Amino acid sequence: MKLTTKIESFVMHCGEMGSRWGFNRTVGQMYGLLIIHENALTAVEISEALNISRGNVSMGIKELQSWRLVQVQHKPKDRKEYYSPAGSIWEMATRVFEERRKREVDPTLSLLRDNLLDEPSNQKEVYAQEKMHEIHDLLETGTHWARELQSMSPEKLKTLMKLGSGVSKVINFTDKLINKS
Amino acid sequence: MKLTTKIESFVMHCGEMGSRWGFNRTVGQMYGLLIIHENALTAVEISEALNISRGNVSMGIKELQSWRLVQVQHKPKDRKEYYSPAGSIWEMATRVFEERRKREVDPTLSLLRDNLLDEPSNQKEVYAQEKMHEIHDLLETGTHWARELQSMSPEKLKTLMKLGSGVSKVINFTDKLINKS
DNA sequence: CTGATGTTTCAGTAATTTCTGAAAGTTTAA
DNA sequence: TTAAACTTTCAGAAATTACTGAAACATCAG
Repeated sequence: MKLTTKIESFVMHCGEMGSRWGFNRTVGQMYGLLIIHENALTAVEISEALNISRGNVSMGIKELQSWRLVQVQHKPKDRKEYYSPAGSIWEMATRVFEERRKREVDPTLSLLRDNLLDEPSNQKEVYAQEKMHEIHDLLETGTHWARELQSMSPEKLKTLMKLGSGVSKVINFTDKLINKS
Repeated sequence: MKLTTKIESFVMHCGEMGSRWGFNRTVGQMYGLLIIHENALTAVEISEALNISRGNVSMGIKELQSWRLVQVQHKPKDRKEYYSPAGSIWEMATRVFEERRKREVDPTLSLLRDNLLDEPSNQKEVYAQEKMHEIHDLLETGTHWARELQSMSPEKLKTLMKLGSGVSKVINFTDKLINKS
């Protein structure tokens, strides 16, 4: 499992970005490796390519599975597990997005909803609740939009973008049409 | 600087989510506190409210400033600095989004661009470059869209959402209109 | 200038997160 | 049922990240 310079630079970059993307360095590297490699890899191959322990690979795979980002395959006459990325690049992006929403936004929305149910008990809380309300609405709007965009195919998105008019123009236009009728 | 239960739960939640949102626990708490508090706060007030050292507040403020999320004010006859959130909730969300893009996406785009300039030197690299190309295009499309959405006011977004038709329907509709003409 | 009142920096420490490797667990073929 | 081939788990070690508090720095009023 010797990696060429270019491939290695990609894999290492995924590692460095890993923590920013929601997982840790090795998990990032593992994911990068699986994406960039045409064939599915065994745990041992991964551990050798990245110089990490076998146990760490196992934990990393578990983590990637919790993000629904890897698949396990089996080959006939072979008891080893072969790992490969789950779905197309687009699907992967969608999943990272969704999972991050679950981890980063949903808990906040739920806390805000709870807090907004109570009556404010003093002046400070009135202000606080106003702010919480604003944040709540913003997050709801955001997740709604995200879901809409994700439900579109990447081809459609690209086509639309290439039409030359920005999304906002498109929407302004439609807005006017709808309001007129 | 005694916090009511409800406000405290919000602030602590911001702390717990902090690391997921791109900063660390105390920075998250500090930001939550500034948002939820009507008046600007001094460094000492923050350190007392959150039970953290004065030095930590200073570093946290610096971090929040690097995200363009806090402002400093001065009051007449007072040499202390008063901190408050910069801009509306919408603007803050926009900034978090932008800054995260800078930290999470831009470096990757730049690496991919560099790698794509070179000719692949073997079969494996041909495959690797295909994948990198896909990722590159996806990220470009995504950032483009994000920018478009951010350029719209939240009121406009809300209005549109409440029209009842989903974004994708709106876009499909416009798409047809444009293609017809 | 000087001291009072503030802010920033940073070395050392504390807390947290990640990683290893050995032991335990699982599956399969014979 | 056994043993070979593989995976998972997890306690402790290593690495990383965050925090403190004291010293250095900055600004201003008198």
